[in-house]
Amino acid sequence: MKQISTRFSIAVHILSLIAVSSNCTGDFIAGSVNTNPVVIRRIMGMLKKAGLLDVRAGVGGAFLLKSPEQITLLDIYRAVNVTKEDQLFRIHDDSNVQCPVGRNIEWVLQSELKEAQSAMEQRLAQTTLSQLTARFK
Amino acid sequence: MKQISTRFSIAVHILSLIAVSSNCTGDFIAGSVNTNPVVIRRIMGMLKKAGLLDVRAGVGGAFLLKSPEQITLLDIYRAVNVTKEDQLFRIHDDSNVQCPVGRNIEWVLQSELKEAQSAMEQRLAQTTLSQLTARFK
DNA sequence: GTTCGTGTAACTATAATGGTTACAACGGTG
DNA sequence: CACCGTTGTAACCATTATAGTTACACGAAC
Repeated sequence: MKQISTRFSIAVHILSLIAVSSNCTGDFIAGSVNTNPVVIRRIMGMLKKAGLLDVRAGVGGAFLLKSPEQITLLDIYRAVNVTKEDQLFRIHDDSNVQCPVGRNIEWVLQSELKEAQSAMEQRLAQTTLSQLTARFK
Repeated sequence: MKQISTRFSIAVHILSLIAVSSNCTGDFIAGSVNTNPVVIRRIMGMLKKAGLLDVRAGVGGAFLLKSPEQITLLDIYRAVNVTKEDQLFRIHDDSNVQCPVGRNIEWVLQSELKEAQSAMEQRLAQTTLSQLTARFK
C-alpha cells in the first residue's frame, strides 16, 4: 500500500450523508460521492456488517443503527477493512535466526510499531460522526 | 494498500545491523534479512539518498552518517517512501459540490486525518535506532 | 406486474510489492 | 594490469489490492 484505501473516506462520506438525511438511497449517495453505485453498495455492505447502518430491503434507503455521537472514525476505519488483520505495518517475517538482529527484530518492531499504530487509532477514536457533520453547514 | 510495505521494517533491520557492526556488505545483510540482495541494495539506496548511510564504492560495506541516537524510526519511515506524497490516507477527491457534504468532506477529512497520521508519526519519532539495538542482545 | 433499489458475481485496468536475472562500473588485491 | 567481490540499476515477472464497470437475481411498495 502506498495509501489507505478511499473506502475509508467514502465510508465517512456515506455515514455523514445518512446522518444528515436519513433514508438516502445508494444511488443518491453515489451521486454525492461521484462514483459508481456498486462501489457505494459494497462499502455500505461492510458498514452494515459492522452494525453501523441498515438498509430497507426492496424500498431502499439507509439509516444509522447508532447515533452520530456514538460513531467514531475508528469504528468506521475498522468497519471497512483497510488493513490486513488490523496490522497497519507489515513486517518481514523470515529473518535469519542465526543473527542476533535477525532473531529479535520481528518482535521488537512488532511491539514498537503497535504503539505507533495505536497512537493513530486512538486519535481516530476521538472524533465522532456528529463532530464532522457539524462542520458541513 | 492493505499494509505499509516491508521496506520500512527491512530498512530498520539494515540500519540496526550497520549500527551493531559497521561495514556490513549488502550481501551479508541480505543473509540476515533472508531476501534477495537486490532488494537490500534498493532500500540502501533510499537510505543513502536520505543521508542516513553511505557505502564504500568498489570495496563495499556501509556505515552510518548519523549516530544511532540521532536516527529515529520516523527518519527511516520517511526515507523509504512507503506513502504517496506523505499522505497516509487517500481521500476521494471528486465529490459533488452541489451537496453540502460533498462540498466539505474533503477538507474536513483532510484536517482530521492529518491529526491521526501525525499522532502515529510523532510516536515513531520518539524511538531511536539506539533504543532498538539495545534490545538485540 | 411494473419499477426502483439492493446485493453479488464477474470482469477489467491500473498500481504497488517483492523477488529475480543481468550487467556495467568501481576499486582494492595479487 | 587483470581479477574479483561489491554496488547500482534496468528490466521483467507474479501476486495482490484498488476502484470502476456490466449484468442480473431478489424484495417490496405501488
